[in-house]
Amino acid sequence: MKNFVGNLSLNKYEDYVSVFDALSHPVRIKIIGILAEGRQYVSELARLVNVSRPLLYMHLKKLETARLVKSTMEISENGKAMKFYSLEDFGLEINKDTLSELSKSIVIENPENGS
Amino acid sequence: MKNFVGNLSLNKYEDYVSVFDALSHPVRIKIIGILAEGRQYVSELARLVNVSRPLLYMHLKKLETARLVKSTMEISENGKAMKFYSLEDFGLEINKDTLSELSKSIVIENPENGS
DNA sequence: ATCACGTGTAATATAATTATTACATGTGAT
DNA sequence: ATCACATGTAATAATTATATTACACGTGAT
Repeated sequence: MKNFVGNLSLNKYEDYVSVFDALSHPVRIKIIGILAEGRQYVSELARLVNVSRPLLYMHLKKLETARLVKSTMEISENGKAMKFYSLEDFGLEINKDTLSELSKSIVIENPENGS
Repeated sequence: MKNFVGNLSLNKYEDYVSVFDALSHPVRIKIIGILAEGRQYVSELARLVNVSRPLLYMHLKKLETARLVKSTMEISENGKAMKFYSLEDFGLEINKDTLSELSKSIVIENPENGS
């Protein structure tokens, strides 16, 4: 298993696209960097990353879709609901060969194009 | 030199973001797959990928910005100007450590946020 | 001179992403 | 009951990305 994310090997090109998409924004890479030090709950993560919570949710959603992060809800000792995010394990090797292999399953549909 | 593209090692996070961005669309991965078999000129590439030429230019621009492809103009024997695109050499290893390292240089600016 | 086949790009439309604002709910402590 | 601090999300605005259409120009062959 060479390329994987969340203990699943990647095979469909859509999986790769969603990973690349997830990694294509500075805020999301920053989130990964912070979670690499350990899990965090949403409000604290928002402060660390320096974005609003609604915006953070949007970015987390993309990371979760790509399965680069996962979340769990917990109730702290003081009774507050807290949602923790943590990094999934992942490793990708990107080169001519891996992308070439991927592209074989891609078919671009009939755009009625000319020119 | 672990992560590189076009014989240059990647270091700024913006370089990575533009590579991820370039790889986040099926058409662009398809383009890479086709160029992996050998160079192609623009019009033929458009037919192979099955998109219009103006659209192809847009996608090629992103790939070129990320330095995953390069182009050269030539005059064919029959006198026609032809623009050839070919793949740059590149190899990236993406995991918790490489992204974590990257994220250190990312600072998210003052969004005046609350909540 | 018209056609087939290259080149390039400007203007526009459509769609998706990113960001903001304004809410609502619940708990424990003052 | 009000505050501080968690949760969540709907509605909107602003910005980018994607896609289309319509041009223009050049060469060689019919």
